[in-house]
Amino acid sequence: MTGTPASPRRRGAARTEELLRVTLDLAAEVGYAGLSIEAVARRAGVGKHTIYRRWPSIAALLLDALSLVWTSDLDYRNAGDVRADLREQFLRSSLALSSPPIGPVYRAVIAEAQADPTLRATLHERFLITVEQSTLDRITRAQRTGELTAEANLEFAAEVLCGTLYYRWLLSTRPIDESAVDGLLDMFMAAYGSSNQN
Amino acid sequence: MTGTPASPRRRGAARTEELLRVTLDLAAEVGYAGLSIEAVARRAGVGKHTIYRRWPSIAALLLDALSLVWTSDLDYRNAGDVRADLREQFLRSSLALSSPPIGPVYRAVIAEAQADPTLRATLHERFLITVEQSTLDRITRAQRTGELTAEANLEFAAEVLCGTLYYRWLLSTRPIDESAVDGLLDMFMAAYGSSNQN
DNA sequence: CCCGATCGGCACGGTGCGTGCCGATGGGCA
DNA sequence: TGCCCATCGGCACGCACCGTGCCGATCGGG
Repeated sequence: MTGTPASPRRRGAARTEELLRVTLDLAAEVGYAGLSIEAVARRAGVGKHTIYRRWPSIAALLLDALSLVWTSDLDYRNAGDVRADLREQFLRSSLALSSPPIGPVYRAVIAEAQADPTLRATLHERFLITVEQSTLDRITRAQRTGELTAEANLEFAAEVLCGTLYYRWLLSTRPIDESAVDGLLDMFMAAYGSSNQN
Repeated sequence: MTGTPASPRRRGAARTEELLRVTLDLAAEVGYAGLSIEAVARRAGVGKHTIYRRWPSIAALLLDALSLVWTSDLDYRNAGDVRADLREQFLRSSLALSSPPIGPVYRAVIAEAQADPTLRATLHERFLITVEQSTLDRITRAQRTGELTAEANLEFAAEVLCGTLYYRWLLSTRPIDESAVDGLLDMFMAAYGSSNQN
C-alpha cells in the first residue's frame, strides 16, 4: 500500500515515510485522543491534501504507521519447550500492546474498525491473521515434535490463545501479567499437551 | 407545535426511559455511525440539555440503553450436560451480539472505551464481569457434579471462553458459528473435562 | 393557583472532516 | 541547462457534532 516501486518516485516516498514517523511520534506524545488527520498535518507542517493524497482516512494512515513498528517481535523463539516459548512471546506482546506508540495507535485502529466492516477485514488480514499464524506455526512445530497431541485442532487453539490476550487488553482492567499468561497456558497444555511426560 | 401526535411533555423518569428507547430505536435503524447526542436529541424532539442533564456523554447514555435490553438471556440453562449448556448459551449470545440494537450499541461503547480507561472500567464492571460470572457459575456447578476436573482453574477458563467469543466478534471477519463454538468447547473439555467417561 | 423546576428551541465558539483553490517549488526530462 | 508540471504548503469553505448558555413556554407539586 506504500509507494509503488515500479515507477521512479519523486519526493513523495520520502514524505510518506516522514508522515508515518510523525504519526507515531504524535501517538507517543498525545495518545489516542490526538490522532486526527488535522493533528498529523499540523505537526508535520503539511497541508491536509498531502495526507489525503496518500491515505483515504485516518485509519488507513494508522494502519501503515502500525506496520512501521510492527517488527519481527512477532517471531516466536524456538528455544525451549513450547510452553516456555509461548509464555515469553505472550509477555513480550503484552508489553508492546501497553506501550506507545503501538498501544495508542492499535487501539485507535480497533476502535475505528468497529464502525467500518471493511476496515475490520483489513485489520484482521494485516495484523490479527499474522499474529494467529505465527502462534499456529509455533504450536504446529510442537505438535510435530510430540509436545502436543496429534488430535488437537491447532487452528482454533491459536485463535483462543491470541483472542484471550486481546480480550484482556481491550476490555478488561486487569493487566496481561504472568499469572494471566500462566493461567491461559495451563488450560492450553491441559487440553493438548502430551501426557507422556512424568 | 410540530405535527407530532400529541405526546404530552413528559418529565423526569418518564423522559429518561423514553430517551433510552429512542436511543435503541436509533441504533437499530441507523446503526453505529448515527449514534450521537445530537442525533438522539433530534430524533426524540428534545433539547440537548435534556440529555446532558442525565448523562455526561454519549457513552454513558449508551451504557444505560444497553442495560435496558440486556435481559436475562445471560442466565445459563442447567438442563443438559455442561457442554450442551455452554454451547447453547454461546450461540444465543452471538446472535444477540450480531443483531440490533445490542450489536451497534455495544460496539459503539467498546470503541469509545478504547479512548477512555474510566469508561473501560465501567464497561468491564457492568457487563463483562457479569458475563464471565454467569459462565463461571455454570462451570462451577459442573465441577461440583464431577463433569469437570477438580484441579481446573475455572476463573481463567471463564475468561478464556468469553474472551475468545468477544475476540471473534470484535476483531475477526469470521462469524461465531457452530463450528467456532464447537472448536472452543473441544479445547475447554479436553482441558478440564473429566476423563472418567466411557 | 402559583412559583420554580424542567422543558424545547436556538445560537454560539470550538474542533475535525473532506474538498476546492491558490501560488510556490523543485525534480524529471528534453 | 532550462523548462514544465506534479506535488507542495497554505488557506478557506460547508458540514457535522460537541458542550454550553440563554430564552420563554410549560407543567406540576405545594
